[in-house]
Amino acid sequence: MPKIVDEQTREATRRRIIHEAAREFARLGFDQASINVIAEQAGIGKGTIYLYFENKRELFLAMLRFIAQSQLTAIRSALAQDGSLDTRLELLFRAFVQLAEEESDSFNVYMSALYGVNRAFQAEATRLLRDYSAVIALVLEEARARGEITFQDVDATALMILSLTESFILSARVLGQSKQILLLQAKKTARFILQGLTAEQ
Amino acid sequence: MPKIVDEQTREATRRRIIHEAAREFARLGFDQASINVIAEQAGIGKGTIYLYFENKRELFLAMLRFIAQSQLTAIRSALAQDGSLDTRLELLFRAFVQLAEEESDSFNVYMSALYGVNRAFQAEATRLLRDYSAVIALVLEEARARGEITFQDVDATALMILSLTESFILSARVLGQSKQILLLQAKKTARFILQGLTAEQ
Amino acid sequence: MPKIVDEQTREATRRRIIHEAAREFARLGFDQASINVIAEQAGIGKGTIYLYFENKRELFLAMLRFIAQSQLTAIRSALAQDGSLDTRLELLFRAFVQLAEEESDSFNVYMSALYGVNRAFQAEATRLLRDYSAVIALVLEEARARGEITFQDVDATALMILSLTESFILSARVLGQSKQILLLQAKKTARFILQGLTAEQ
Amino acid sequence: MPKIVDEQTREATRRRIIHEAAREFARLGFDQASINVIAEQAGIGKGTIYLYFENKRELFLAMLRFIAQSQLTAIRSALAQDGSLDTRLELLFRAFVQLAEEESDSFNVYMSALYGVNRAFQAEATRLLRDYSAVIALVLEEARARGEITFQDVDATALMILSLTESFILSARVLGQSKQILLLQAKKTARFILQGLTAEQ
DNA sequence: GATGAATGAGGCTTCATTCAT
DNA sequence: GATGAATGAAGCCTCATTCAT
Repeated sequence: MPKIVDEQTREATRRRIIHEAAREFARLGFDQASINVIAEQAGIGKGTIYLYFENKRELFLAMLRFIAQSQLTAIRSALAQDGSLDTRLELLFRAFVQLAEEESDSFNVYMSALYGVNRAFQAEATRLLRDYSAVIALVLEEARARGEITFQDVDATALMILSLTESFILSARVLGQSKQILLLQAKKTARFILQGLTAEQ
Repeated sequence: MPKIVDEQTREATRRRIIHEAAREFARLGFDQASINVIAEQAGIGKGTIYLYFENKRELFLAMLRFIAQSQLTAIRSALAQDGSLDTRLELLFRAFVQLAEEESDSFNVYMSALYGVNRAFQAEATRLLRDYSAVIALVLEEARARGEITFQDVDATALMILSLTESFILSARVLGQSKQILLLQAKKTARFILQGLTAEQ
Repeated sequence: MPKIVDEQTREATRRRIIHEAAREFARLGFDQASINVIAEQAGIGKGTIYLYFENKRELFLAMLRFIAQSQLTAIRSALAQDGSLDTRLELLFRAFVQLAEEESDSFNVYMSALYGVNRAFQAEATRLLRDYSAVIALVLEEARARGEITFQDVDATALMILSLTESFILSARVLGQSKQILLLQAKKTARFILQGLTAEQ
Repeated sequence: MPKIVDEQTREATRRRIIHEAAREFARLGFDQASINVIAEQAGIGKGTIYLYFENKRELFLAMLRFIAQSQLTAIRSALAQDGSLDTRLELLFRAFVQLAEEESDSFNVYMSALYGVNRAFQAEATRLLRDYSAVIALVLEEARARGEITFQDVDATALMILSLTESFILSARVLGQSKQILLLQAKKTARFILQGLTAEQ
């Protein structure tokens, strides 16, 4: 029964492919990225990729989902501890800065799928975006329950916070700001958002 | 003066190519877009494009610059009239909503170049982003001169405002909100930003 | 208007491709034959073939139809002159021997499409087979009108004659008989068929 | 005697592979047929096939030989009993109709190898064809010994009879005739061939 | 200047075959 | 012996680019 041999090995290879795929897709985009190169980087044969993923598109989507899961986990754990909305928004911001820095490939490729023109992946990216948004919505609901804040549409507000947070980081990148500088702005940013939300009422 | 007539014809053809390129690139992205289709839509021969642009990449960049110029013009004219910073931020927001709606192809393709993964285009898009940012910086400087507001880094602040404005529109799209709904939020958004800025100090 | 330039050149190229395709398909069969090699043999670029034929399959079918037309023409002209059924069957046989010899690639590939297992082409080959059969049916009808022969189902009889004629030639090939020997058997074969038909009544 | 048991098991597996190979090759032809599918259908691992056959080509040839043996056996037993040449030709025809119906996979794949385009298999198929032919030659010799018929080249005549018989069946297939209809024509066909042979003298 | 037929590099994908377990 | 995961050669096809007309 050689099949059962390596459930772990299989999963490890899958991870390695996804990891290299993220690098390559982040570097070149979906179309320019080469399955061949991904295989080489992952240290496996060209054909082996097709034992793990149906085709290039499915590999990309699997990678996208993997990225989203891993980022979601990071975000959830950042928001796990209790605290005021202000504090938690700051933690959220820090978590994103961390992701953008440490998993910059993943961050890039995800942003690209979301804001890029390739409609094929926008649908999936949007679906994942809502997962992110849901985590923030939860935090908002708790803050509302505690009377910290009021708002009309929790989903819309959550999405806006997410969008703003990403927006901060993206523009910081354009400015060439380092992670350190960005982290220093965490508190200010949280307050910015909070103030903004209050102003909306 | 047949030279001028030819010059005009040439410029007209150039515009037509760029216009169709924007449509095609917005629809399919850089790689999936086809030179062939662009030529057909522009009503010219495939080879003719290469009399106007060195290659696909240069066509894309030329298109990007054209879009940026045209959007800049729209933004400048929106901010032309005097007024409080609050009012002008509202106008800025309205101008972007307008662009995103009426020139959605251009807006898409520009966002994609900016947040997309293709570094080659990111560099150029970033350069253009700074042009946008400069317009906003000017407005900010005027407001500071009038004592309406204070801030440390005018460029960073301008970039942030730009980034936030785009961010609002992008997230509205994800939510599927119409232009009408977005325009209704113009005033609130302006106040959001202004409050946020104040909080930052 | 460079498009109109060469309607003839285009047709010539098309012919050359089909000719080389027949050689290659006859040599290796549909799957083993390489578009690349066909292009090389035809002295054109790999991609050029796709300007003339949608894909490999369509090239094969076009070739099949071309072969059928050309063979049909040969057969029709062989049966053009009047004469007794006996004479005309002999002429038919000679025409097939000629085809099998001079256009052996075409003959091979057609037989292969007809009797091979590749269902994809059997349908088309069968359709063409009926065209052949129709020519023979015409000859039979004329013979019947002249009272030379009687039979029940003209189509079935025609098909049988065709099938037998091909069968003779195929088995002669297996025996390694030359064209000369085969031609010597023309008269005997015609009589064989005629006797056989009579026996059927 | 565990050796014999193993030998039997081995032979049984070999048979099963050949059987499924025939199904698959008959369905899709040599190139389109998949070793993978054959292994699955045979209920063994993909690699196991290579313990029984050197490669795909050898499997095909082995299958061809197996089919030929099994068809030869059927034909021999059909011609086993004494009788007039007329009767025996009828029996031969019936045997072939039976084979074409009951072992249509085998029949198809054999015809395809014989008339198909792949020279590699044609050589082997021709060799087998001569085995068939030899059985018929034996019948002819007996008939000649009894003074029923005369002919010059017994091998050529035998091959022709075989070829014609197959030809009848193949054209009946094209016409879409059922086995029943074909069997009804057995007597007529035998007479057709006999008459034809007589005419040849 | 304009054209589009021709080109061929490049890429995804398949699948017979190998070999470590 | 049996297995099937891994391999990589091979092939179809696309499409940006060239260039003769």
